[in-house]
Amino acid sequence: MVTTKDIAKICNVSRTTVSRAFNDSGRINDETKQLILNTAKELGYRPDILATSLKNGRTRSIGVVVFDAKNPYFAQMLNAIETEARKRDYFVNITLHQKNAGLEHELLQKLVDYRVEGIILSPVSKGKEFEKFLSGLGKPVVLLGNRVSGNLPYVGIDEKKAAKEAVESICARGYKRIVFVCPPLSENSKDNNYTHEKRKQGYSSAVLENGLLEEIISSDDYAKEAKDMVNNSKDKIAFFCSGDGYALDIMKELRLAGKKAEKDYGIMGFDNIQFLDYVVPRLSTIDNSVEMVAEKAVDLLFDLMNGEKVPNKTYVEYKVINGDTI
Amino acid sequence: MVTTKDIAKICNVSRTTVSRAFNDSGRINDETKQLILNTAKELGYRPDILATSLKNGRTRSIGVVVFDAKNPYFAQMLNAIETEARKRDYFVNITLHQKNAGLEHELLQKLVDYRVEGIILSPVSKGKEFEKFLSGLGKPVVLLGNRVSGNLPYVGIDEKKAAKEAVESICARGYKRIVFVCPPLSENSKDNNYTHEKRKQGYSSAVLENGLLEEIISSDDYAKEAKDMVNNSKDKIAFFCSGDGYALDIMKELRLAGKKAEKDYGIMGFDNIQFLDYVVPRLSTIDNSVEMVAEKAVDLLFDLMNGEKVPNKTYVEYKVINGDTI
DNA sequence: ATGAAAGCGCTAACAG
DNA sequence: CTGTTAGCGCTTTCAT
Repeated sequence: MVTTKDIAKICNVSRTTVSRAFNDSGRINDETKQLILNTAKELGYRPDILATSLKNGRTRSIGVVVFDAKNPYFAQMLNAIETEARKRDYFVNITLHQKNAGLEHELLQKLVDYRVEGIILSPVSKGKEFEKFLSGLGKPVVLLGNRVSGNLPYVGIDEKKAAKEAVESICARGYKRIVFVCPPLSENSKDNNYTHEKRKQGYSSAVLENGLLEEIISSDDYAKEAKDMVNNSKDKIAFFCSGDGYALDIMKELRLAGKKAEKDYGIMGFDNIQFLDYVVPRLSTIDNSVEMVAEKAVDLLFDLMNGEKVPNKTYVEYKVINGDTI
Repeated sequence: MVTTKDIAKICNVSRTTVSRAFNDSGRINDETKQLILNTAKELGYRPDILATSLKNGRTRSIGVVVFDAKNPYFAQMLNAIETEARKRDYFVNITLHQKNAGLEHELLQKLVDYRVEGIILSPVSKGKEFEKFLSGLGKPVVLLGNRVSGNLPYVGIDEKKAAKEAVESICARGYKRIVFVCPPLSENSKDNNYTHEKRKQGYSSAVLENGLLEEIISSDDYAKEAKDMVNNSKDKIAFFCSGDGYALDIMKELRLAGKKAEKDYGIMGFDNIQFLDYVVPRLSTIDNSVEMVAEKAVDLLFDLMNGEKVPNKTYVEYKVINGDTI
């Protein structure tokens, strides 16, 4: 391995001077600088990042903790985060907590051990204690998806407003029964379900204002339940799903039962995952532009890393997409 | 930050002894060890990974370089790799080369700079020179998807055999025209298309043996081309696609044109991405179990990192999946 | 069983 | 403009 020492010897200078040639700090003769740079290149010198980091505390890497990468929503997110970080010449340490609070805790701790300079987190935990833990990490943290508290910067869309708007657009089509599908809300756990709760609030607010009944499916067997509902209802039902995946599952179940979206029932998703491009009929949904969220999150994280203040809540735009299923 | 120095002072021992308490090396009095461990815990001591790594060269991290994470195939792969690495208490540095050979080169170099202990790579480059570059990195490397040369360990399925088997199963259904759809092969670039070339070989071999004509669509406008073919053919056509995404695109186009899979044309994909679970009708495809590939790749990488020999080529099982589209 | 000293590769303070 | 010295936090001989 080529070190500054080798270069120093060859160029007949001290290691300090070599160091100076690479960092712009300190005045240095242009000729010696060129000499050093050239010989470094010849020798194929690569600075030792570990040593540098140990010295100055900067690793040029950020950490990411999300649910999992199979979920297309998070896959897109990881893609965008990596791309953005790359632009800044930063590396990304990606870890997956698999919805496991203990693992989440451990991973965050580990990322700090690895001296990432900042963390992007889509949390599964919540509450005061977790907030304290996050603050205690001593690293900039930006939250995605679920909020933890009003104090920690969060990037997302205005879930409640979006949901409300979506449900209103369903009402406008004359549906008399609008069912909210949201399995995560069934789990009697301590998970952080901020996102889904907000969506539910938006849904509730809209149905109530329109004089409709609140109907919620939160069972894991939502597809079958939805089918039964359709089969037993006189009125045409619209399903408003707290995620495109749920909508796709229901559509599949109902298609197999000979029911056609839009004709026999209405359905709307949430998130607008890329896969929808492949699906016919076009699923109505809400574009929760994950790329924009990720970009913004990286932006904010770097602002924080640079010691700047950022707002606690940053909303990016969403868009109700009128497909062919409502 | 709590260091060994602090603990040493409190326990009235030297830093060496503290070090010994954590590593099993060296004999140490059990009482002092317990004392040290306890005070360390109390103080919330966390070893400095950077310093440790600088000293002993091990970072407990591996690097991954793949095309992108939006592609569900790679997303699943990343998920599996992270999960496997986690089991071994290793971190994963994920980077995306976006099919850009220059970026691929740079990323590999960078990962080495970061002292990852091994690399999993789905290459876009190929050829002797690239092989030399990879060997020159001085790190264990395991290749996924595309091979680079016979010398570097590779994990995948027997693409050619799988493709041949699939095409034969299509023949068995009586199709007289079987069209291979493979846009990557059109690109007149220097990309590494090992996978797709192997699939084509399998296809060619099967159609020739069955006395059929070789027909290949490699245009980027494959969906439209496929539609035109169906509209103008007397015989029922089967499309054998070198990737599920292509198949889904074609199915969408044809559905919009009022054509039904299996009734008006046959179609088969490749890879069996998770998303297919949502799609009706069930797409026939080949299960290229990405989880198994990823698991095996991590296995082999760790073997290499432990100085063991591994085979240059490791095939995992695949399975032709008979859906409802052939 | 424990400690002193050296060093991983780099940079920053202080001199000159 | 350049060199000397010291130190980041840890481990590893080599003594004792």
